[in-house]
Amino acid sequence: MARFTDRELDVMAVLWERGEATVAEVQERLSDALAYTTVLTVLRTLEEKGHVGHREGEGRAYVYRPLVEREEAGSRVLTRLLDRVFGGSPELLLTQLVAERDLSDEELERMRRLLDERLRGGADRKGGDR
Amino acid sequence: MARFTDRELDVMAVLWERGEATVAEVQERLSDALAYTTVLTVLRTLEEKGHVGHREGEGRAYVYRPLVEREEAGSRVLTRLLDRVFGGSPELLLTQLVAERDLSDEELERMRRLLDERLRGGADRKGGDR
DNA sequence: GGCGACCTACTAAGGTTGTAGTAGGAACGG
DNA sequence: CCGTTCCTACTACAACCTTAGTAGGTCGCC
Repeated sequence: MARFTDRELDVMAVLWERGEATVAEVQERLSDALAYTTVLTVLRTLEEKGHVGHREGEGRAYVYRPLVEREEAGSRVLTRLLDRVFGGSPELLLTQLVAERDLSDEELERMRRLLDERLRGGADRKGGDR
Repeated sequence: MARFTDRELDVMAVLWERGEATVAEVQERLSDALAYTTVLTVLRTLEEKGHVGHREGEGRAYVYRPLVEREEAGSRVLTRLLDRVFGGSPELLLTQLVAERDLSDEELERMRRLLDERLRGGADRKGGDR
């Protein structure tokens, strides 16, 4: 469920970013120059797999939108990555995430705060945790 | 450079975990039951791509070892994931990482400490980094 | 010294991915 | 209307992935 190939992810990224888009819009925003029909093919594949849907747009082109949340897809891929590459250690993953990437202090602080909240409250976490 | 297919990642995971291993050892540790020759094929592909190397072992079997660091591979995949799925926001990624995953308080604290260090030490970076 | 076990090299075939062309319909423009 | 343009549906196909079989070497053992 909800596995994406590389190219599919590129396309999904555009849809997640913009909410919805026509073939031409997706094509325009992709970093690689692909043929119009290629983009269409990818979208159709995604649709077939149930990851995106489309509606008739204002003009004659269909407007596509994601049916899978970015969060859900992300979580899945992240889990995979965590298990295989980082041997299940979130700490190791985080290390890589902050290493060799110039994160601003603000960014780092927001991240730390995030962990704080998680630690302190589990706050609105389903109640029983701890 | 250093891109891996799914199956290749499975195999690399074993090598990263153990340091080095024979075909039989890898096969044994994979979660899916694959034929001996299948595992060999994957290893040979990886070798051809330059991701693993082998030496003659004590017995008659080759001993394979990774030529690519887990960190390097991880960093690459992570960057990709960050860009495409999380729109370049490490914070969002971290949110997903800690959400719906039952991390122990210890784990969370270690992670927070990690960010602390990064925040505090921004200064002595790359000079003192171990 | 021949048999079996174990191992690597080579070969193969089905499935998926990635890219794109062609056909044909609808609409727009004059 | 009638050609040009824009768009979707269908088709194609090469590359790559995944899985595994077969052939042939070597080593140990009876």
